[in-house]
Amino acid sequence: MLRLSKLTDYATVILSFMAKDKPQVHAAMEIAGVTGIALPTVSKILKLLVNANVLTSTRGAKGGYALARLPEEISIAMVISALEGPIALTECSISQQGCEQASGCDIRGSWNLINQTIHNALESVTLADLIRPAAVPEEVFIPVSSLYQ
Amino acid sequence: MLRLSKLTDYATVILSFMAKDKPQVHAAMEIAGVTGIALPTVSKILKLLVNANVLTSTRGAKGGYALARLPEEISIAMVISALEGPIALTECSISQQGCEQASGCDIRGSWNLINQTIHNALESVTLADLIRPAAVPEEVFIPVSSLYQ
DNA sequence: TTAAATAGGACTAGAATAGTCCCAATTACT
DNA sequence: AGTAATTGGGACTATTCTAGTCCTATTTAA
Repeated sequence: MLRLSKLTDYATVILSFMAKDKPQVHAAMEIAGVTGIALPTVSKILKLLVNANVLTSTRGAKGGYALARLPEEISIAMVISALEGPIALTECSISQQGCEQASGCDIRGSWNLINQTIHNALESVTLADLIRPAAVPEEVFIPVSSLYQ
Repeated sequence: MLRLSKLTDYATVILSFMAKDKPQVHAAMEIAGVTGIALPTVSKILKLLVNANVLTSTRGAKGGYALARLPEEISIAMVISALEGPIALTECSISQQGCEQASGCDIRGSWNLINQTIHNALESVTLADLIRPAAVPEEVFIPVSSLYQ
């Protein structure tokens, strides 16, 4: 289904809330209450986002989490890779140690192009875009095929 | 990891072989031999591709599988959805019956945009592109962010 | 009639995901 | 100093998904 994990989905909900809400620091419990996501799950996600430098954390009483940078500077690609590791559609795009398909597999270069395309698409959408009221355009223009000419 | 299933990966290898090779009809066993993928797995994939109208099949002795249309007319998006179902990154993009996130989830519209973007990217790459020797361009231009202005 | 194929589905084993829980470390407040 | 409120890091379990195999029925060429 070419899908993101549920955790990534949650992460966007959490980050959207944090980007929209004024106070800089939010405790995990607060976020759980607002979003309706179970606390242990929220904690897990927040920790992953800290490790990826999307969030900063403060420990101790009155501690919590805050965005590490402006919503405009947090891309969806960053969020996805924080939760799921590198963005790559196929195995062989990650580990370069040749696939077992002895013959016929010189399509790797093409996959790289597709990966690049999708990565760029995800890179170009930021958290700021997500919380903006969605004005869906009539047409989305992706001139990938033209690259082959 | 935002990854495709292994079966989809295999499917592209199989289809690439079929697109490159002259004879119109290939038996599953032949394809298994050439690609190095186990026969039962090849069969499974071929059946799925037939159901998605990417391939046509002929039963009986001397039967086999053939492309249902020209390589230029078979998009990667078709292949992916044949193997994995609809292309949609998030759950709520598929089933429209509102997610449980009571508050704060009006980012669905934005996800739809991202889905659309990626779908278009995958739609624009065809089987013909895959078998073409990959001339990877220096830059891939995706003007998604400009849509928000 | 037989052999070579696909059609369709059931089935199993393994891997990945989602989700929970525990305990250590840190910090604010009294 | 002590306590409560937090995050940090990991272990753990259950469930779901994926990969892969296999069986039987159907179709068709020779």
